[in-house]
Amino acid sequence: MSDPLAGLLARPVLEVAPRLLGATVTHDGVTVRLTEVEAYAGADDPGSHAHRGRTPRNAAMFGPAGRLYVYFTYGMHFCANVVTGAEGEAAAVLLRAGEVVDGQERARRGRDRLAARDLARGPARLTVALGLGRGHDGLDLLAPGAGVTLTPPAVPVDTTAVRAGPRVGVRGPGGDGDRFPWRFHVAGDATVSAYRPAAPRRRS
DNA sequence: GCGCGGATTATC
DNA sequence: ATAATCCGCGCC
Repeated sequence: MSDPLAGLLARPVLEVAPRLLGATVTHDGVTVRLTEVEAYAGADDPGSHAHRGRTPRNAAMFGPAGRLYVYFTYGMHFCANVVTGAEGEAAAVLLRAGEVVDGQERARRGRDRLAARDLARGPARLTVALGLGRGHDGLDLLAPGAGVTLTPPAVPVDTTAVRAGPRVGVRGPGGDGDRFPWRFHVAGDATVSAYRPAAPRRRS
């Protein structure tokens, strides 16, 4: 693999995720610099969509590194991941937040009430800002002309500025930050999403 | 088929 | 704190 991006994405997800901080993603005239990501491993990770095996929805996770896994949730939101590791492993990095560094007008997409720093602050907002959706699920980022470009940082984010903690919105054991401190973000960056612990299930 | 609940967000 | 709003997936 002469492609350095392919080489990076083929590494274990816990190595790839923090190294995507500071990377840029470009699509549809918008560029976002990633400030927050989460690692999801395969079948052994109780917080992962792949935990219960392959289904039509999560099929992209089981593909080779460099594919996009875009899923629909809560009846109204899309979130985007980059698949990592070996084919069949089903590991991926959720793109949770970033700073819009180019195409800010475009990234707004009619969301008049959002501050500029909030346009890609949160996984569903980030996906909207970039103009990604259902049709991008399974897209191969490594293919020429993919239309979505992922560029690792020229200079990695200083390791002393990287924070790790529990994954947001994950219930049950997968949300245990002691076992799975797999959310990575750039300390002090205003575009990192507000941390919200997974809400306890409402009783009826 | 039925029913649950979700890797979220905007708003009360 | 909670509604919004589809639909995937497990189970009958």
